[in-house]
Amino acid sequence: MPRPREFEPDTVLNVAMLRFWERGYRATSIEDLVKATGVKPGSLYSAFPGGKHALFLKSLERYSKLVVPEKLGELEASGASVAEIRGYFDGLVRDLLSPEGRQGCLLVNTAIEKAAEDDGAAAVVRGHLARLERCMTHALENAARRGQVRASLDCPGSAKLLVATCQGLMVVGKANPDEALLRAIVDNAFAALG
Amino acid sequence: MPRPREFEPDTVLNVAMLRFWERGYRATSIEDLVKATGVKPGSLYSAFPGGKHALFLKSLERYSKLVVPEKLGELEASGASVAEIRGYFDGLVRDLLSPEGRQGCLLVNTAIEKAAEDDGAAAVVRGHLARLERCMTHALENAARRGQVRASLDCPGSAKLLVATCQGLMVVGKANPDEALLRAIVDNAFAALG
DNA sequence: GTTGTTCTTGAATGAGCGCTCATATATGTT
DNA sequence: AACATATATGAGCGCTCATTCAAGAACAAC
Repeated sequence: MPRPREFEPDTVLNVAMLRFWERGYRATSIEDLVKATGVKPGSLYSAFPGGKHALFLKSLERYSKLVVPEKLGELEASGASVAEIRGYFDGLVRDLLSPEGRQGCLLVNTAIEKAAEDDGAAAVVRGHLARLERCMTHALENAARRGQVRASLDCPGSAKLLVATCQGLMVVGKANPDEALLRAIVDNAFAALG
Repeated sequence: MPRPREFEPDTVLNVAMLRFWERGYRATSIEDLVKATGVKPGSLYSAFPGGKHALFLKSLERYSKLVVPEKLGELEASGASVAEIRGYFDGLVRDLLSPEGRQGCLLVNTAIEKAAEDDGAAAVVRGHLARLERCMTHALENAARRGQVRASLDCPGSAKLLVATCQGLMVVGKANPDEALLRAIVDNAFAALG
């Protein structure tokens, strides 16, 4: 009996995610989303109770579920090893050097912009970092078993370092998207495993 | 003959720097600075032509000149070696774990918040990263000469990696200020030099 | 066709934003 | 005292922000 909804909430959420990703939380206004989607403020607020902040948290979760797996690729597979870690880093570098990828990672940006003042956002970021660390640890353990890394390597510790390295890669890449610099960082990170 | 100025511009600049550091560019309003300093908008704008953005750039430069040298400490000395790099990293970890230091580094925060849209700010950030890289390279070369690192170490490349690592440390520390985690990152970064 | 329910609309709200300007004020010189 | 000059003041500019709400509109059930 009710009037049917004329827009797809997921479409709005997708636009919101992209805007938050590109410009950050504070720099993205509801007006932006209204213009980009054609959905008027009233409809937007009734579809997303909690307003802008709720929309932001949902965007973070959507990013985790849709974008992150795409970036991780085979690194999340159970057989992943050094090659898959390398593939992930190479993907990061490629993204940072491309015009569309300069925005970096929504979750890293959020860690800097909002983690200190927004526990909900910080929790999503921590979940992401933990997930990354899990992949890296698993891949390093596989590598150790196959003799692809030095025997003395502390796999869980090195995984934590690799996670930090890729966050750092994104900070450096954002200020200075220089291919030689980014490749040197990645190469030396891998040299340290051998 | 003119009426003398009743406030010290450097005091205002210092407050601005602290606010931008703690809360970021967008989240800091002129009204904030007016309240914090007692200096009224008109006086503020006449003392800092260019408004909020000029005040921000001046804050970045002030940070580079006053705060950064304090954090770098002996790492900028010509005799610096592995111990000084270690000292710098330990200082970062200490800061990230303390209530006052959770804001991280103004220049890293700026890299994420504004580098993509603000060339002036990005240039200051790049200058900072270059300075860090220079220190690290120099310290690693000293270390190599003293046999404190493995002979095969690529000093300039490892310096780039160390710079990225400390940026990553700050991202991780902001989302998850966990001592064991941060120490593990630092320990493994140094293990890789050995 | 009437009713009930949900959705859409877009003007309106009040607060806050960065910034300006006419006016008042404090000085050294004459 | 009167003046010239640089500063201080703070109300107020036009705008944007996130958010709300009363009114109209589209459907299914009856």
